[in-house]
Amino acid sequence: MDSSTNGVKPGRATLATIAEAAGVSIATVSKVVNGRQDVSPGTRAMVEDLLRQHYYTGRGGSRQPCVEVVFAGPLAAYSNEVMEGVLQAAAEPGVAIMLSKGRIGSTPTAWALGVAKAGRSAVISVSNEMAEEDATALARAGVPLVVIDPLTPAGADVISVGSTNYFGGISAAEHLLSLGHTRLAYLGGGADAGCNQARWQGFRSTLEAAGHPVTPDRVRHGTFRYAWGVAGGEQLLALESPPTAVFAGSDEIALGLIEACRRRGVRVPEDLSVVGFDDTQLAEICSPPLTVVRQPLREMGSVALRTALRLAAGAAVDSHHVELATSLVVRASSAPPSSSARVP
Amino acid sequence: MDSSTNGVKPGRATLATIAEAAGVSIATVSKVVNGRQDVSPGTRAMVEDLLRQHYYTGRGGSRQPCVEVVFAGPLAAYSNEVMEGVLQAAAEPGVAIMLSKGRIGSTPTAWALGVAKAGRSAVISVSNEMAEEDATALARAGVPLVVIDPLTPAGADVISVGSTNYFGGISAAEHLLSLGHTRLAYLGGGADAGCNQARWQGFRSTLEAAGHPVTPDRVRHGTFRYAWGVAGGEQLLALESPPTAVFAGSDEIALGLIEACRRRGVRVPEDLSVVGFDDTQLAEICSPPLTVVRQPLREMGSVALRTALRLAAGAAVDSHHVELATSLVVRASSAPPSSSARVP
DNA sequence: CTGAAAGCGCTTACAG
DNA sequence: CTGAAAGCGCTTACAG
Repeated sequence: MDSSTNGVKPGRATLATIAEAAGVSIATVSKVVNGRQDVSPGTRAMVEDLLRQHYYTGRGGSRQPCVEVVFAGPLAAYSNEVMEGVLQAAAEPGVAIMLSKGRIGSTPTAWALGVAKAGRSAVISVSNEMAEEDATALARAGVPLVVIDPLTPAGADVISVGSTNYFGGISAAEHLLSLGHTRLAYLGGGADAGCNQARWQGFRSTLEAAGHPVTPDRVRHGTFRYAWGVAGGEQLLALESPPTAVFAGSDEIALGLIEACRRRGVRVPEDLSVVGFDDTQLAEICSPPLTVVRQPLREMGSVALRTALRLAAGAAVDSHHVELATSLVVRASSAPPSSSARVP
Repeated sequence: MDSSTNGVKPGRATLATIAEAAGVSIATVSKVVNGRQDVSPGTRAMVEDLLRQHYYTGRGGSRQPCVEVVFAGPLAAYSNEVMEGVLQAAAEPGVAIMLSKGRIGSTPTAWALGVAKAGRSAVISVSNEMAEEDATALARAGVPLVVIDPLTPAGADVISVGSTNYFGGISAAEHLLSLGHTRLAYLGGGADAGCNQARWQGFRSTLEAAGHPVTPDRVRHGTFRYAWGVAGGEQLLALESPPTAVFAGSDEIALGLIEACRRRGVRVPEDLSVVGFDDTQLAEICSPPLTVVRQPLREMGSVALRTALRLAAGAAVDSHHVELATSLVVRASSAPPSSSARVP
């Protein structure tokens, strides 16, 4: 059954179209559209369904389509990469991109209805803790949602775009092993974040298989931010037997770790190798430039936008979770362990 | 004469309102609104004027107000600070923020008319080379424009927001002089950029007055980007008598310079002090953290948004160029010159 | 809770 | 190039 063409007539739907399909008067449909109270719940639900099925847009017809991109946290190097991808994919079809910080101080339902009323074709939520209720409210308001790099493993009915985090962890481990490191550590992001867990498990399993397991004191989870990189980095460097190489859960964490090293006089990469994750602008710009597991953030943004537009057009989506490939980018922050470290 | 209330009736203007004021039929006004060709140029001009004076918005009335923020270049740490300020100021009045890369591949007029037709209340252009024609086209389309950190000195009829660049240059010079440096250099951004010139002149004049003028070989202008920081930095470090301290025209340039130092084994701040300009996230996050002249980018974004909304509401603006204060933030990239450098 | 009917804002084919 | 007139999509006060 193809629900996308299920009894929908060609041409823009008007109130009359919906009224006929619903077997009610135009006046009643108008009331539903305007959220008036004097409509029975049953009638309202049926009419709302039909409005959606017929892509009812109101007199204005379709204004310029607009997709809202929601960043819950502060804008950072990470968000820039994603936005560049989104903007690039939006340019050709002429879609407007709205930036927001998401629902703040209103109920999920009110927010979602506002988004729908403002005419957003879809919402892209980036790497944040969009609550279950918000996603549900959007769905009820008929606004498609695509999540980039979801913190929680993709729920059954949430469309998401991510990258091969587990494989990324493996490639970080293989790189550091190949340089000759045996005392390795993981300085991770949010303990609950699905992507963080995947990175860690990939890293861990590879090192275990190689006979150099990560000891419990050399694993720390915190947040994906710089401040945690400094704090967690200091903890790792203060260990009795500190690591000779650290895999960080994000570029920001890696930079914090490098700052912790500077404060202690630990040289990167001579005394400590550091591998980051993301490959944002930070990785190229910092000193030394960061060896990283690259996540194709721009492409993820582009894919998210194209997926959002397909959903907005009522098309079915093949896959509920698209996963793009990570790759290792070797720069100057990783090197073989110094001889003193290699020969304990 | 108060043109903002000049004969404008209260309540939303309709085609009938305009038709009456213009002394033409409703049909003619409708044609003008829809850009039809069968209207004489004189009638069209008069009706367009009246539409603007009456804030004609069409049936939909005023949708959610939306301001378009244009970044011509790549999104970077700089743009994030500005955007945070814009978003913050937009949250309370409930204004939507659209992000774009500006006019690409269309004529200024077509672009400006598209912006107007899409219902943008105003445009904020950030630190880019928005051509004279684009600004003029926007004005003709009746869309207010605010420029942040304009590259060219504020034109008579462009509203802009900036910071005290000249004073920033002075404070960088004073800071480095007070540390005991006498061999100083300027690694600047775009030679033509007004803000770059102001930074340089403030720096230069202070050093001249102190009896430690910047020699011509220690002044380089390029771009505001990282890549130039590396290239220009290498030129400065290769001088026969290299500087002991460098004032960089942006944070990105400063980071490039630090990378150039790393490649040559020059230590920051032991062998070379570096002062950046902007105080983006990069300055806090890099290693060593950057001493910078802080530009209040968030506040500049907020001020730009509020100004844009005032213009969109038809209010007059007190000042055509608002200038916010810079301040020195001392971190770890500046220190007294090493003894070998101090005693030549 | 529903809809017939009046009426608003707008568009457009067509006569002049 | 202009406008009278027909008509569309929508809303709403009101009768049932």
